[in-house]
Amino acid sequence: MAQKDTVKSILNAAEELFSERGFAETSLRNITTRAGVNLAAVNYHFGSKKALIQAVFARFLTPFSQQLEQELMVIHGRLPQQQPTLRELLILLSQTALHAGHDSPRRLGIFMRLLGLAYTQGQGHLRRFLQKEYAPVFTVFMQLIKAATPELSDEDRFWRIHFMLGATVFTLSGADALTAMAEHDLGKAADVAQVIDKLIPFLASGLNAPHQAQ
Amino acid sequence: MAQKDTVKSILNAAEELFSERGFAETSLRNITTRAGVNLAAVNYHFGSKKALIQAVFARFLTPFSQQLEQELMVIHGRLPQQQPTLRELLILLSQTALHAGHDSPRRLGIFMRLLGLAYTQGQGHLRRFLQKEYAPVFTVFMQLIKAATPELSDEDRFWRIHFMLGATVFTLSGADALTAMAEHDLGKAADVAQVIDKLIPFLASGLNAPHQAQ
DNA sequence: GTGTGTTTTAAACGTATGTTTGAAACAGTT
DNA sequence: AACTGTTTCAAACATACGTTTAAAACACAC
Repeated sequence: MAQKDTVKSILNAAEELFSERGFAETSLRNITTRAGVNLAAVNYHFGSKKALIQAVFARFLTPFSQQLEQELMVIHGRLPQQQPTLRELLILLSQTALHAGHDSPRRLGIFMRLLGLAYTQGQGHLRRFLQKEYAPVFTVFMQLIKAATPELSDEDRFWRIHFMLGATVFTLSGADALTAMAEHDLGKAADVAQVIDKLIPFLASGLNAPHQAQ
Repeated sequence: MAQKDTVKSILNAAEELFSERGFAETSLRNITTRAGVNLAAVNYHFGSKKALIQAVFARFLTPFSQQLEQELMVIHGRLPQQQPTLRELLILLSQTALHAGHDSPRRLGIFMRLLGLAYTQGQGHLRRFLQKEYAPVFTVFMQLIKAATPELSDEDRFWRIHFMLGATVFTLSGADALTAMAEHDLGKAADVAQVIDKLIPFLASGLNAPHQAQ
């Protein structure tokens, strides 16, 4: 029960509780109780609740963005004829998100929920933190997307990328509830990986839609 | 400054503040201050903060769902050969949402933001309220969607409908921030109606995507 | 204008929150 | 064994919240 354990327990408890209830609705007392540590431990180890929120994001995003950056480097070195298709890019992104440094696939759902909260709930400090920390990798990925969809206008591409982002964040963040509904409505359950498999054709087809679609 | 004005001021202030900060982050003191009424007015007129949240949703959703129900009735009476296409259904839904009983198109963005919050933020009471109140119209609309996409498996349709919902809620709820980004990145602004015009081809194409997409 | 039901007001209540504190417990070094 | 820096702990602090209260202000009938 060294320092590491306390910090880790807090991060685990905070990640779960934030994703279940949101940031404001989760008190430090909730977190420290579930983590089995003293109330003061959060302020001692992280400084404040805001800093804890950022630490939860960093623990997931830093390994993810590092691995993604590495994979994008490889692609960047390829011949122009071997640049990835849109579909390959989406698969690369989702596979990295699914397997980057964290054990269970369920954590991707949890994290997507947090990402959705970061957008919707105020938390200006969080947006600023994410922007400063992870913008570069994001930019490189966007350039590859642009190269893979040369026939799209910048305007259409801009909007459709956000449509894709919305479908992804919304669906994966609600994955638990949605898979429960899916099981109830259709008698078929599905895990996060399978939802992603269903998502990619939808996204690819949407992004490449004709201007006046059928 | 009769009773009506107080109630209306509270609803207006609450709608704006909730959409800006979320439910938990907006205090009754924030709301009553912006509304220019006494703190106790919320509990007097609505009973509780939860009831106020539901009232904000009801003020938007009730006229919307009534008008949609009416339009769906007309369609239901048509000949089988004249049933609407997917694209027509999406346009019907968005036009109704844009023009049902409320003045400015900006309010649709605000309301979508609230809808996103209702999903992400806890607020179990809200989900129950929306379910009880507006499920019937929703079900009828879903049946028409099903009739318009007979080639889809129930499973694919289920998931893709939620992908569509995600893209829509996410994009329209962040419409303000996104149009600002669009203006900065591409030099082209866009209002909610134009975003919807861009959204519909994306959604229609995504929903009709082949199983193993291009 | 008196009386009655409704609405507004200022103040207080009880509770929960994030943070701080100072002492105690601990770990590692000499 | 004594010292030192780190971590834990129970308790308290100040603040903010949703809600309640009782009196005042108001509107409108008769």
